[in-house]
Amino acid sequence: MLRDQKKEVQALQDTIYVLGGKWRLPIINSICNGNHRFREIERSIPGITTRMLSRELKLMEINDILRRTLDPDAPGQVRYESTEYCFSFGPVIAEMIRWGTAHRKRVISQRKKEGI
Amino acid sequence: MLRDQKKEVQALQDTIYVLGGKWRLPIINSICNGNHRFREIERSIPGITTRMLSRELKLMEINDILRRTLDPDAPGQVRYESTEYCFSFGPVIAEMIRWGTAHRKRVISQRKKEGI
DNA sequence: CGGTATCCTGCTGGATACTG
DNA sequence: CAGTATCCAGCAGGATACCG
Repeated sequence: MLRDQKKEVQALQDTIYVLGGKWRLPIINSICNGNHRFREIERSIPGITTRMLSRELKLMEINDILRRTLDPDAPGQVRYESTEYCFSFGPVIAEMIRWGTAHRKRVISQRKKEGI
Repeated sequence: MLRDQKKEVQALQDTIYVLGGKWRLPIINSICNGNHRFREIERSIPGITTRMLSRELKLMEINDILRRTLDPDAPGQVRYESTEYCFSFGPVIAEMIRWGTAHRKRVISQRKKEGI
């Protein structure tokens, strides 16, 4: 029993480590939602800078979470694509979106109660 | 469609914000797993310091994620308990544990392939 | 379009010691 | 047991400018 708990904590920490930071998950989500060009991804994520996007994309490419290719149809154009591995985050992301959505509703209705 | 995407990104970022940092999720997980005393929680999370635990507990209490009470059965003893709200993280945590576990297996089997 | 290069700030979190 | 207090480093991440 205690063994399992330690493993759970470690698994959690592993996930936090890999998905760590403000931008990783939003980037994955953006690409999985059909954004493939650099500027396109950038525009889809409010607040991100080119610097952070560039950096994170590079790291995630190294970690086999996504793939950078040159678009054969458009000369000199770059495409970012999710790998199969990337899709394994699907359920995690889905649950986080669900939670965030519910949370926002809760906060808003709380403000109403307090008359703000 | 594009509207939904923005909302998704925002929901994701909200969740990341609330669960942010290295320790929040492991702490929630620990308490939900039956640890209620300060030292108990501390021991269950490898690497955490008293300082970080203390700080995070305080913040999470403010945010209604957990509750601090004095144990009526044991004088001067403190109990940390999860609130109902805290349980809403359940699915998120479960998915993250699942992912982390699978990831670790993957990394290990990859190392074997590479003969490391 | 698809990025780099610099420069800089602040916060996260580690180490350690101490308290009632 | 249940924390506080201090001090400090590193790096995540912001702002801005520039490049082929």
